[in-house]
Amino acid sequence: MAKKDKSRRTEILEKAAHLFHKRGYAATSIRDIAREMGMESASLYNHIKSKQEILQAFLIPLAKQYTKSIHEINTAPLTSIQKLERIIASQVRITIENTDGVSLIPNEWVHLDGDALSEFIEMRNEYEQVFKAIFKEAINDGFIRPVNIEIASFSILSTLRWLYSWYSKNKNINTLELEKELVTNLIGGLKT
Amino acid sequence: MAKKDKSRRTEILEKAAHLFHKRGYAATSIRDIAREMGMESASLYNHIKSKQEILQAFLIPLAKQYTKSIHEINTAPLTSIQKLERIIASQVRITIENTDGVSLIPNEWVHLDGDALSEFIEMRNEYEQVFKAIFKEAINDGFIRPVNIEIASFSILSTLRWLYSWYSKNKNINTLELEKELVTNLIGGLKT
DNA sequence: GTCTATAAGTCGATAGAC
DNA sequence: GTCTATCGACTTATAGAC
Repeated sequence: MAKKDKSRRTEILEKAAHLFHKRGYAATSIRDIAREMGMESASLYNHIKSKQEILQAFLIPLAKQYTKSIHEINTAPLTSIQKLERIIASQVRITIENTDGVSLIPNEWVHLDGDALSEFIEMRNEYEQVFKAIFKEAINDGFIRPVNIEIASFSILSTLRWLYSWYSKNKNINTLELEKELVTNLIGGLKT
Repeated sequence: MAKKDKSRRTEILEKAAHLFHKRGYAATSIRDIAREMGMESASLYNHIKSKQEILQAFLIPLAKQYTKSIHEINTAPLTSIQKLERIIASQVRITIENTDGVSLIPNEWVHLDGDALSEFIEMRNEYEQVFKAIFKEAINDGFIRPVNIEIASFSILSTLRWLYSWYSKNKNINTLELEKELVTNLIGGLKT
């Protein structure tokens, strides 16, 4: 019973994320999600609390996953340049595993309400701060040329942020090749 | 009279684009735009035809500007690598000149109606096609290493697509430095 | 757990007074 | 060119029958 409802809920969440991905959170109605499920909108509320809850169900766990991942990599016994490579690989994997969910990160977070909004922003800022710190370390260690840290970080994170969009249209690529190619393109050119 | 109305209309368009940038087209109401103008929503319709018209007033001219720019660069007497550098510089300039307008390109185009939607998609596809062709040329000419064209193009265009977001928070940067730094980061590492 | 019905509010856009 | 008033459609969410 609980098991069956859980998978039904998951089905709703997945269909909702897909619609949010295609048209955005604000332009997707509860009725749109219900139609996709083949039920009336009122029936959805037996599985979810609100439309807002769906958005939070994706963005908060994902933000935690990114934060946890970058901290694990940062505290591992790796060189700074190895850390950067691992971070890129990690982001590629999270994007491939949950493309629709990740698609909500760049823009739809603005529609989070209350505590979820501030929680998300805090985790996002922390992630970028750690990333930039590692990047700075890689410059100090002599792995990377002394480029503008703000611009270079933004540039790398932009590609990773947009990966969901590219991957949606190129799903048949080999994950390892994609990881390798991105590491080379994003970091290779910055090496000393 | 026509002159005064034109500047009033421009003011509305600019405020609308700014709101669309912050919250998205769907989540921004005509009443929100009116409030920003200090007038009632009904009064807006003396200056604009519809909410949709505002979106089109930004996206269609911008798409034309990008398309025109890449064609001018492509037909100029330049090497393929010089063309890529010029394209990056051109995108930086368009983004800085019209940050709110450019912010609508990555996601809000999905809310275009009818002919404007197909027009936009066609121009966008054309732009990417020309970009990739120049990129391929640069590989064939021996300027750039034989990387995966799809991934490398996507990576460069992602950074340029997200520039509006970064620039919104870092407006005090020197334009020329930004252009130079991005050319180095995005292309420097791909050179043979 | 799904349905019908509906509450209560917001949406884009128009009519018509001034 | 701005206002008040309003239309009709749509929004999220709930109540209660089955």
